Amino acid sequence: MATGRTHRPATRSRGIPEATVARLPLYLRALTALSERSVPTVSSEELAAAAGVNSAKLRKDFSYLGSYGTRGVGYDVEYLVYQISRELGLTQDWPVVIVGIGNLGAALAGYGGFASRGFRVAALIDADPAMAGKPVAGIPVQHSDDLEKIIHDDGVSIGVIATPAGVAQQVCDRLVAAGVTSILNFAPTVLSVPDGVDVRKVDLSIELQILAFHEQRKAGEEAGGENAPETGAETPAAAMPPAPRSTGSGRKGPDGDVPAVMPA
Amino acid sequence: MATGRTHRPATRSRGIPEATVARLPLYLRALTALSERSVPTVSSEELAAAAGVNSAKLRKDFSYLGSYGTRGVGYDVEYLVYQISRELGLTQDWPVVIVGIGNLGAALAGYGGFASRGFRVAALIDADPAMAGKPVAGIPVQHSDDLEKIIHDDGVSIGVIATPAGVAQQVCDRLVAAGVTSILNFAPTVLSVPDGVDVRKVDLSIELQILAFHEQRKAGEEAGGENAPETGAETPAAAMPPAPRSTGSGRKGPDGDVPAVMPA
DNA sequence: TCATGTGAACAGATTCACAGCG
DNA sequence: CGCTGTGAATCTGTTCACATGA
Repeated sequence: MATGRTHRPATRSRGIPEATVARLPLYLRALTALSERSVPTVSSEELAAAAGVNSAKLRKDFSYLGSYGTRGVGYDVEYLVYQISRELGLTQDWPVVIVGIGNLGAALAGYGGFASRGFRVAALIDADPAMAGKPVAGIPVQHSDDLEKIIHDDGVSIGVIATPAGVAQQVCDRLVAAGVTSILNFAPTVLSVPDGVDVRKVDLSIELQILAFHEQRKAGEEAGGENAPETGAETPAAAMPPAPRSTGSGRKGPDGDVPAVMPA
Repeated sequence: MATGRTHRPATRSRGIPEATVARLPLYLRALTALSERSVPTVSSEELAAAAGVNSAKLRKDFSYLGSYGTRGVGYDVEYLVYQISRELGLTQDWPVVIVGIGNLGAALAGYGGFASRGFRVAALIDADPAMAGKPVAGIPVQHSDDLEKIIHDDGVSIGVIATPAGVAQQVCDRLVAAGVTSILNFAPTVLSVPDGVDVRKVDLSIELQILAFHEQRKAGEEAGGENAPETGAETPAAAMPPAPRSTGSGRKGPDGDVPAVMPA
């Protein structure tokens, strides 16, 4: 944010909505599958089904890229694959470093989807000297002392952080200082970065908690018959902690079962 | 769906916006950290900074939960931790099964964030008989033949799919048939599920592609400013696919096999 | 006085529905 | 005619700014 984003209303301007960008990889995957089966064309309806979205949304998304379809027919699969790939910047090769080669880092290193489209694991980096030289997924791990040199030499602009949360910010700082401008963060921490650096995060724990929320709601609903329970049944839970009432003497602190704390 | 009401009328209904739900785990994490440091209260400003959002958004989010703050003071940390935990359903225990114990599945099994908050790995399941009985992260792997029994016996409602893409849909179908109603999918596939089942996906490849898009845009911007590729003919890189010409031989016939369209 | 809580303005994304073109 | 492409309507989410109440 806060970039010189004043006017950009031109014709086919570069202003593709973020939500659309996030779906392009989905379309690309579906198209690639069709391409492998030598399917020549698809309709928005078919492609949308394969990508798990509705067709109006898909057409709107494509309309931001340009008019790449043929009315009455559909989209040429190969052509669309190319256009989306180009739009996403996948016609070039992106060297990526993975920092933190624990269980997760190792799994990421071996992940097939990495190599598949334009991404190449340029280096695996870990702070543990004992790891240095050990090959993981066929790639030797390098010590983090060499992080800056590696990034510089290979022209790496995308970094993946798979370290413990406690060191993620400093790893991030070093990556950024060395020239990385896009970071994929697997550590359960909020990273702060300067303007111009993009961070995306992947957090298992957050995803599970979101699922739990909906799961809980389902459980609560099944008791009501069918109408939405509106203001109904609240605080079904057990040990109820005190409200922040300061009425009377100080501490309300009934610890009870405060959830476990987070890991490093 | 099925929620007929078009109007969300009165006071404080159970309708917490999805975007808010997705941020609650973030707040909870920040609050937990404060709690560990025995910080008694936080202002929306401070907490927002710790969670990486702006304070207006945070206050609005909290307002959907109720009025848990104290004007002129801020929020009681312990109290908020409890309220958010409860809202997310983390005051109860959620048994989770992980299906597909490859590199990724194993990494997930060992992930600390799992056990920390309300989630318990009830079982690790893999289709490979050679894996059966082998302990991973201290938990013995069970064969997928027993999937239904495990889910039923332990009352599992959340499943994690970490299998190859090719079998993800059938694993999903079995999970759902056995009673799972929330799925976290790490396989790079679109899963189709019946109504009432929630799916969230985590896809490394998609995240990287989104980063690549922005990365490319940065690169294009720093050179010459205006970069309008217009018609495809830009980077001569590699095979340039043909435009959707249907010249001669017309028939791209709608015959043959229908693409991967799956049934609703 | 101070920071929360919230109506109202704004911005962004999705859906509708149909014009337009092959 | 069928399907794309797109304005307009709608819905969802964010930001503003200030009344409210401890």
